[in-house]
Amino acid sequence: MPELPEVETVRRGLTARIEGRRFARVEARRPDLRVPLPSDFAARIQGRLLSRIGRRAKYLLLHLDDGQVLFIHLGMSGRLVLHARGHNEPPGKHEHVVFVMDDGTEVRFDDHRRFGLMALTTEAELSSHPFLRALGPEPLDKAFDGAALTAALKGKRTPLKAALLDQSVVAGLGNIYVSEALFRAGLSPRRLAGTVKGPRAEKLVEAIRAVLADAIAAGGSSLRDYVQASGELGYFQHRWAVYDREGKDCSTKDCKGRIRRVVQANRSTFYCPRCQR
DNA sequence: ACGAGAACCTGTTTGC
DNA sequence: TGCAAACAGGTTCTCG
Repeated sequence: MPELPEVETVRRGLTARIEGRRFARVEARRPDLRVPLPSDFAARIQGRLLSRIGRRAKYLLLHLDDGQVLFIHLGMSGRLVLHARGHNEPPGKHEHVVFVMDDGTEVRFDDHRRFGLMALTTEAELSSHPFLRALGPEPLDKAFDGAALTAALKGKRTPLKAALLDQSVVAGLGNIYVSEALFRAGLSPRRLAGTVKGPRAEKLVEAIRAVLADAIAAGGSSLRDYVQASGELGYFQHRWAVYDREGKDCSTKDCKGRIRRVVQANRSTFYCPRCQR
Protein backbone atom coordinates (compact mmCIF):
# COMPACT_ATOMS: atom_id res chain seq x y z
CA MET A 1 0.00 0.00 0.00
CA PRO A 2 2.11 2.68 -1.27
CA GLU A 3 1.39 5.99 0.34
CA LEU A 4 4.24 8.12 1.63
CA PRO A 5 5.11 5.98 4.69
CA GLU A 6 5.20 2.77 2.66
CA VAL A 7 7.32 4.32 -0.07
CA GLU A 8 9.68 5.71 2.56
CA THR A 9 9.90 2.27 4.18
CA VAL A 10 10.71 0.72 0.81
CA ARG A 11 13.31 3.44 0.22
CA ARG A 12 15.05 2.61 3.46
CA GLY A 13 14.97 -1.11 2.78
CA LEU A 14 16.34 -0.65 -0.72
CA THR A 15 19.05 1.69 0.52
CA ALA A 16 20.32 -0.92 2.93
CA ARG A 17 20.38 -3.61 0.29
CA ILE A 18 21.42 -2.08 -3.04
CA GLU A 19 22.66 1.51 -2.65
CA GLY A 20 26.25 1.78 -3.88
CA ARG A 21 25.92 -1.34 -6.03
CA ARG A 22 26.16 -1.48 -9.79
CA PHE A 23 23.34 -2.63 -12.09
CA ALA A 24 24.67 -5.77 -13.75
CA ARG A 25 21.55 -6.58 -15.77
CA VAL A 26 18.12 -5.05 -16.32
CA GLU A 27 15.25 -6.89 -17.92
CA ALA A 28 12.02 -5.18 -19.00
CA ARG A 29 9.81 -8.26 -19.22
CA ARG A 30 6.66 -6.26 -19.79
CA PRO A 31 7.30 -2.68 -20.91
CA ASP A 32 3.67 -1.53 -21.16
CA LEU A 33 3.27 -0.02 -17.72
CA ARG A 34 1.14 3.09 -17.17
CA VAL A 35 3.83 4.88 -19.10
CA PRO A 36 5.49 2.56 -21.63
CA LEU A 37 9.18 1.94 -21.02
CA PRO A 38 11.47 3.15 -23.83
CA SER A 39 13.19 0.48 -25.89
CA ASP A 40 16.60 1.49 -24.56
CA PHE A 41 15.46 1.42 -20.93
CA ALA A 42 17.62 -1.52 -19.88
CA ALA A 43 20.64 -0.37 -21.88
CA ARG A 44 20.63 3.05 -20.22
CA ILE A 45 20.76 1.56 -16.72
CA GLN A 46 22.98 -1.47 -17.16
CA GLY A 47 26.53 -0.89 -15.96
CA ARG A 48 25.62 2.22 -13.95
CA LEU A 49 26.31 2.61 -10.25
CA LEU A 50 23.32 3.36 -7.98
CA SER A 51 24.71 6.27 -6.00
CA ARG A 52 21.71 7.27 -3.89
CA ILE A 53 18.04 6.47 -3.35
CA GLY A 54 15.78 9.41 -2.54
CA ARG A 55 12.06 10.02 -2.42
CA ARG A 56 9.69 12.77 -3.53
CA ALA A 57 6.07 12.27 -2.48
CA LYS A 58 5.25 8.68 -3.50
CA TYR A 59 8.07 8.48 -6.03
CA LEU A 60 11.30 6.59 -5.38
CA LEU A 61 14.26 8.39 -6.97
CA LEU A 62 17.20 6.18 -7.91
CA HIS A 63 20.16 8.43 -8.71
CA LEU A 64 22.70 6.88 -11.08
CA ASP A 65 26.36 7.83 -11.29
CA ASP A 66 26.05 9.34 -14.78
CA GLY A 67 23.45 11.98 -13.83
CA GLN A 68 20.41 9.94 -14.78
CA VAL A 69 17.58 9.44 -12.31
CA LEU A 70 15.29 6.43 -12.45
CA PHE A 71 12.01 7.21 -10.76
CA ILE A 72 9.49 4.63 -9.73
CA HIS A 73 5.86 4.97 -8.66
CA LEU A 74 4.22 1.88 -7.19
CA GLY A 75 0.66 2.85 -8.12
CA MET A 76 -2.01 0.89 -6.22
CA SER A 77 -0.58 -2.58 -6.24
CA GLY A 78 3.10 -2.22 -7.05
CA ARG A 79 5.82 -3.67 -4.86
CA LEU A 80 9.51 -4.25 -5.06
CA VAL A 81 10.49 -7.80 -4.21
CA LEU A 82 14.06 -8.53 -3.18
CA HIS A 83 15.86 -11.81 -3.77
CA ALA A 84 19.31 -12.59 -2.44
CA ARG A 85 22.08 -13.93 -4.65
CA GLY A 86 21.67 -17.58 -5.54
CA HIS A 87 17.88 -17.65 -5.15
CA ASN A 88 15.86 -19.94 -7.34
CA GLU A 89 12.53 -18.14 -7.76
CA PRO A 90 11.08 -18.19 -11.28
CA PRO A 91 9.68 -14.78 -12.34
CA GLY A 92 6.01 -14.33 -11.50
CA LYS A 93 3.28 -13.37 -13.95
CA HIS A 94 3.25 -9.73 -12.82
CA GLU A 95 6.95 -9.17 -12.26
CA HIS A 96 7.35 -6.67 -15.10
CA VAL A 97 10.89 -5.40 -14.56
CA VAL A 98 13.87 -7.19 -13.03
CA PHE A 99 17.07 -5.48 -11.83
CA VAL A 100 20.10 -7.64 -11.06
CA MET A 101 22.84 -5.95 -9.06
CA ASP A 102 26.55 -6.73 -9.30
CA ASP A 103 26.48 -8.76 -6.07
CA GLY A 104 23.65 -10.94 -7.40
CA THR A 105 20.89 -9.25 -5.40
CA GLU A 106 17.73 -9.03 -7.47
CA VAL A 107 14.98 -6.41 -7.27
CA ARG A 108 11.74 -7.22 -9.04
CA PHE A 109 8.99 -4.71 -9.80
CA ASP A 110 5.74 -6.60 -9.33
CA ASP A 111 2.50 -4.79 -10.21
CA HIS A 112 -0.56 -6.77 -11.23
CA ARG A 113 -2.75 -3.73 -11.87
CA ARG A 114 -0.08 -1.86 -13.82
CA PHE A 115 -0.99 1.54 -12.36
CA GLY A 116 2.65 1.93 -11.42
CA LEU A 117 5.27 3.50 -13.62
CA MET A 118 8.98 4.02 -13.94
CA ALA A 119 10.86 6.46 -16.12
CA LEU A 120 14.33 7.84 -16.67
CA THR A 121 15.20 11.50 -16.48
CA THR A 122 18.26 13.50 -15.42
CA GLU A 123 19.27 15.34 -12.24
CA ALA A 124 18.94 18.62 -14.14
CA GLU A 125 15.41 17.92 -15.36
CA LEU A 126 14.07 16.09 -12.33
CA SER A 127 12.16 18.91 -10.64
CA SER A 128 10.63 20.11 -13.90
CA HIS A 129 9.64 16.62 -15.07
CA PRO A 130 5.90 16.43 -15.85
CA PHE A 131 5.32 13.81 -13.15
CA LEU A 132 7.05 15.79 -10.41
CA ARG A 133 6.69 19.47 -11.17
CA ALA A 134 3.10 19.89 -9.94
CA LEU A 135 3.67 18.22 -6.59
CA GLY A 136 2.97 20.27 -3.47
CA PRO A 137 5.20 20.46 -0.40
CA GLU A 138 6.60 17.42 1.35
CA PRO A 139 4.45 17.08 4.48
CA LEU A 140 7.46 16.38 6.70
CA ASP A 141 9.38 19.44 5.49
CA LYS A 142 9.43 22.71 7.43
CA ALA A 143 7.96 24.53 4.44
CA PHE A 144 4.69 22.71 5.05
CA ASP A 145 3.05 24.73 7.82
CA GLY A 146 -0.33 26.17 8.70
CA ALA A 147 0.12 29.17 6.46
CA ALA A 148 1.13 27.03 3.47
CA LEU A 149 -1.83 24.69 3.93
CA THR A 150 -4.23 27.60 4.38
CA ALA A 151 -2.99 29.14 1.15
CA ALA A 152 -3.30 25.85 -0.74
CA LEU A 153 -6.88 25.30 0.45
CA LYS A 154 -8.07 28.89 0.08
CA GLY A 155 -11.24 29.18 -1.94
CA LYS A 156 -11.49 25.44 -2.58
CA ARG A 157 -15.10 24.32 -2.63
CA THR A 158 -14.34 20.63 -2.68
CA PRO A 159 -14.62 18.43 0.44
CA LEU A 160 -11.52 18.49 2.65
CA LYS A 161 -10.98 14.78 2.02
CA ALA A 162 -10.69 15.30 -1.73
CA ALA A 163 -8.44 18.33 -1.31
CA LEU A 164 -5.93 16.38 0.77
CA LEU A 165 -5.79 13.61 -1.84
CA ASP A 166 -4.77 16.29 -4.36
CA GLN A 167 -0.99 15.88 -4.57
CA SER A 168 -0.52 19.54 -5.48
CA VAL A 169 -1.93 20.61 -2.09
CA VAL A 170 0.37 18.35 -0.09
CA ALA A 171 2.35 15.49 -1.59
CA GLY A 172 2.28 11.93 -0.35
CA LEU A 173 -1.05 11.40 1.37
CA GLY A 174 -3.35 8.67 0.07
CA ASN A 175 -6.71 7.25 1.00
CA ILE A 176 -5.69 5.69 4.31
CA TYR A 177 -3.62 8.47 5.80
CA VAL A 178 -6.05 11.21 4.81
CA SER A 179 -8.75 9.50 6.88
CA GLU A 180 -6.33 8.95 9.76
CA ALA A 181 -5.00 12.52 9.73
CA LEU A 182 -8.50 14.04 9.66
CA PHE A 183 -9.48 11.90 12.63
CA ARG A 184 -6.45 13.08 14.60
CA ALA A 185 -7.22 16.69 13.70
CA GLY A 186 -10.90 16.35 14.66
CA LEU A 187 -11.97 17.64 11.26
CA SER A 188 -14.78 16.23 9.14
CA PRO A 189 -13.77 14.91 5.73
CA ARG A 190 -16.97 16.51 4.40
CA ARG A 191 -16.09 20.01 5.53
CA LEU A 192 -15.47 22.47 2.69
CA ALA A 193 -11.71 22.62 2.16
CA GLY A 194 -11.64 26.42 1.99
CA THR A 195 -12.94 26.71 5.57
CA VAL A 196 -9.71 25.30 6.98
CA LYS A 197 -7.38 28.09 8.12
CA GLY A 198 -5.73 29.50 11.24
CA PRO A 199 -5.65 27.14 14.25
CA ARG A 200 -7.55 24.44 12.33
CA ALA A 201 -4.93 24.45 9.60
CA GLU A 202 -2.13 24.33 12.21
CA LYS A 203 -3.78 21.38 13.91
CA LEU A 204 -4.27 19.56 10.61
CA VAL A 205 -0.62 20.07 9.65
CA GLU A 206 0.48 18.61 12.98
CA ALA A 207 -1.94 15.68 12.58
CA ILE A 208 -0.62 14.91 9.09
CA ARG A 209 2.99 15.04 10.26
CA ALA A 210 2.27 12.89 13.31
CA VAL A 211 0.37 10.17 11.50
CA LEU A 212 3.02 9.91 8.80
CA ALA A 213 5.87 9.84 11.32
CA ASP A 214 4.10 7.17 13.38
CA ALA A 215 3.46 5.07 10.29
CA ILE A 216 7.06 5.34 9.10
CA ALA A 217 8.28 4.37 12.56
CA ALA A 218 6.01 1.31 12.43
CA GLY A 219 7.30 0.35 8.98
CA GLY A 220 4.18 1.26 7.01
CA SER A 221 0.78 -0.38 6.92
CA SER A 222 1.08 -3.29 4.52
CA LEU A 223 -2.18 -4.72 3.29
CA ARG A 224 -2.73 -8.11 1.77
CA ASP A 225 -0.30 -8.25 -1.10
CA TYR A 226 2.23 -5.64 -0.15
CA VAL A 227 5.74 -6.54 0.98
CA GLN A 228 8.35 -4.09 2.13
CA ALA A 229 11.72 -3.95 0.49
CA SER A 230 13.14 -5.68 3.52
CA GLY A 231 10.63 -8.51 3.05
CA GLU A 232 9.15 -7.92 6.49
CA LEU A 233 5.62 -6.74 7.16
CA GLY A 234 4.56 -3.30 8.37
CA TYR A 235 2.62 -2.94 11.58
CA PHE A 236 0.82 0.36 11.26
CA GLN A 237 -2.33 -1.36 10.04
CA HIS A 238 -2.94 -2.47 13.61
CA ARG A 239 -3.08 1.18 14.65
CA TRP A 240 -5.69 2.47 12.27
CA ALA A 241 -8.16 4.55 14.26
CA VAL A 242 -10.79 4.86 11.54
CA TYR A 243 -9.65 3.32 8.23
CA ASP A 244 -11.49 0.05 7.49
CA ARG A 245 -13.25 0.28 10.88
CA GLU A 246 -16.83 0.97 9.74
CA GLY A 247 -19.32 0.38 12.53
CA LYS A 248 -16.66 0.04 15.23
CA ASP A 249 -16.50 2.24 18.31
CA CYS A 250 -14.63 5.52 18.08
CA SER A 251 -11.44 5.36 20.12
CA THR A 252 -11.68 8.92 21.42
CA LYS A 253 -12.17 8.91 25.19
CA ASP A 254 -15.83 9.35 26.15
CA CYS A 255 -16.88 9.87 22.53
CA LYS A 256 -19.20 6.84 22.17
CA GLY A 257 -19.53 7.47 18.43
CA ARG A 258 -19.34 4.81 15.73
CA ILE A 259 -17.01 4.96 12.76
CA ARG A 260 -18.86 5.68 9.57
CA ARG A 261 -17.95 4.93 5.95
CA VAL A 262 -18.97 7.29 3.17
CA VAL A 263 -17.96 7.45 -0.47
CA GLN A 264 -16.32 10.66 -1.67
CA ALA A 265 -14.85 11.07 -5.15
CA ASN A 266 -15.53 7.36 -5.68
CA ARG A 267 -13.36 6.34 -2.73
CA SER A 268 -14.14 5.19 0.79
CA THR A 269 -13.72 7.67 3.62
CA PHE A 270 -13.88 6.63 7.26
CA TYR A 271 -14.56 9.04 10.10
CA CYS A 272 -16.33 9.59 13.39
CA PRO A 273 -19.30 11.94 12.88
CA ARG A 274 -19.31 12.80 16.60
CA CYS A 275 -15.78 14.03 17.14
CA GLN A 276 -14.87 15.17 13.66
CA ARG A 277 -16.45 18.49 12.74
C1' DA B 1 -10.50 27.51 -13.97
C1' DC B 2 -12.58 24.25 -11.15
C1' DG B 3 -14.65 20.10 -9.63
C1' DA B 4 -16.95 15.65 -10.50
C1' DG B 5 -16.69 11.37 -12.67
C1' DA B 6 -14.74 8.03 -15.69
C1' DA B 7 -10.91 5.53 -17.16
C1' DC B 8 -6.79 2.74 -16.74
C1' DC B 9 -6.04 -3.03 -15.13
C1' DT B 10 -6.38 -7.23 -12.44
C1' DG B 11 -7.36 -9.77 -8.35
C1' DT B 12 -10.20 -10.64 -4.18
C1' DT B 13 -14.24 -10.25 -1.44
C1' DT B 14 -19.14 -9.84 -0.93
C1' DG B 15 -23.90 -10.61 -1.92
C1' DC B 16 -27.73 -12.75 -4.19
C1' DT C 1 -22.03 -23.56 -4.93
C1' DG C 2 -21.83 -20.25 -8.73
C1' DC C 3 -21.82 -16.06 -10.74
C1' DA C 4 -21.76 -11.13 -10.92
C1' DA C 5 -21.04 -6.96 -8.74
C1' DA C 6 -18.43 -4.28 -5.70
C1' DC C 7 -14.21 -3.00 -4.04
C1' DA C 8 -8.93 -2.26 -3.53
C1' DG C 9 -3.28 1.48 -1.48
C1' DG C 10 -3.27 6.15 -7.35
C1' DT C 11 -3.23 9.30 -11.03
C1' DT C 12 -4.84 11.51 -15.21
C1' DC C 13 -8.10 12.69 -18.65
C1' DT C 14 -12.59 14.43 -20.21
C1' DC C 15 -16.63 16.85 -19.65
C1' DG C 16 -19.89 20.26 -17.89
